[in-house]
Amino acid sequence: MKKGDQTRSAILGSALDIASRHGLEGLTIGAIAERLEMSKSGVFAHFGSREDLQIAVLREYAKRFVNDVFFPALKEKRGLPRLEVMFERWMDRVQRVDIPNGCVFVSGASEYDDRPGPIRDEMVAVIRSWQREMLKAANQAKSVGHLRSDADPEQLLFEVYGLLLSAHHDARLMRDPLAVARARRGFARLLDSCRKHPDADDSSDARAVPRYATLIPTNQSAFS
Amino acid sequence: MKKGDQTRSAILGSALDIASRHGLEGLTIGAIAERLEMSKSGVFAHFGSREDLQIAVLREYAKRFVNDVFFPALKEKRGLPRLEVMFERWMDRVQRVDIPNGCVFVSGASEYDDRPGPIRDEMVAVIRSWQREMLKAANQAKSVGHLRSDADPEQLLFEVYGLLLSAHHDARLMRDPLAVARARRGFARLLDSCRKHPDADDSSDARAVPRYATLIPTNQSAFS
DNA sequence: AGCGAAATAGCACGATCGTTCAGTTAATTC
DNA sequence: GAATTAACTGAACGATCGTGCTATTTCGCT
Repeated sequence: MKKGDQTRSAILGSALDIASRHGLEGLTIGAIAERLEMSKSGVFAHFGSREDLQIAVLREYAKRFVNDVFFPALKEKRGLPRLEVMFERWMDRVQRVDIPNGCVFVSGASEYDDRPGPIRDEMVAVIRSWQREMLKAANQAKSVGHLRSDADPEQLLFEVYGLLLSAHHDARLMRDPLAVARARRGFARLLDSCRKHPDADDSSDARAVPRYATLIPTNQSAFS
Repeated sequence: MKKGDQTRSAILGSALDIASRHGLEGLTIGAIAERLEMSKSGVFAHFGSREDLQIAVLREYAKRFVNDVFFPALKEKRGLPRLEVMFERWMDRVQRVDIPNGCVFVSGASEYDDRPGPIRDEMVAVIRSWQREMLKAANQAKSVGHLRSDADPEQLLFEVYGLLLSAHHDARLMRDPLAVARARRGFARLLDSCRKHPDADDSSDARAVPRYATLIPTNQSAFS
């Protein structure tokens, strides 16, 4: 590997760190230079502009996110197991509060929701991309027969993402140690509400009887 | 009202507008001055520092939030009706995408989750305050008999907040017009999952049969 | 080893930030 | 209406931002 490439990836590494703490908008060329003990212009030269740097960081973050959350889930068999692993890997990232790294997707959502431009476009595209991935998994769970035929995968993902966001909020801002457990509980309840049970006839009675994880007194994680 | 007081509230008004668009951290004294056509130092003089201004803005935002979301709900009778109105008033705020005003609590959550200091403390305190208010409403819904005796109000609020965050995300960043409808659907399903039904015996069978809003093919709001 | 290219440093620029302070205008009080 | 106080202006400061330009160092290849 050429020298330029390895400093470039070192820059990306530091930039990812900073962006996780202060958001993409809080990412600064000077801060990267200081951390890497090199000049601002030295850092700058590797990307044509700050915006290009931010987009590169966003892409790199997305790449690692997919590698970390989605790829491992592909080893699981199609359907609910895969979906559950995805969620669980995701929660693992939220749980690491000690090393303060907020999710770039979460901070970026409020940084760019009113700020049009290339970064916002890239952010939307990147989020869409792994949302499609999750949607595919949810649809598989349906076609494989793990979920009822009348389940709505998009609605499911909407609510799952809500659990993630709420956990992120409570764990990181409110420092609530129960946040992750609550998200897991909600996830379990959510799945149960659209799971097809072997003893229930799916087609004849759409209002069959599932079990509520909410009602099971859990003081422990659903995936302990 | 003295002259100073009315410019002060004019400053707060502009500041609220800006903070809604660019977050509390994106709030700038120069921007306020420009919008009000007065000098930076003139704006500055009304608050001892930028930080004090930010805190004042946060308090004012919280005040309006409570007036807008919680106070009207107190006219409803205790229990689920009150909780439902709270949620509905809240969703109304999310829905107004045309005038770009993101929620300060949402943007602030990722701005300050890794940034200790007075603003973060105030933000946590303010959020705690209306969370307590909602928790009270949920507890009333339980004691009044609208919710099952084994329902977990804190878990309920955690998931409701998730729906709000997800709606905020999808409506504002992703520009998904279905976002609010999805949140309403999730809310209805959530309530149904812990609602006490008149025909079901609450104590004898914790796994009684509720109805799932998820399964009702809604192309319309649950509170149309 | 030496040469060309790539990588990095150093410096300066205009802008904008929060903040200070002396001076001026405006509002309030008597 | 004059005196007093409150409100506001304007200029300046030091910091930091992204960026452009020109040296200088370092790498990679023959």
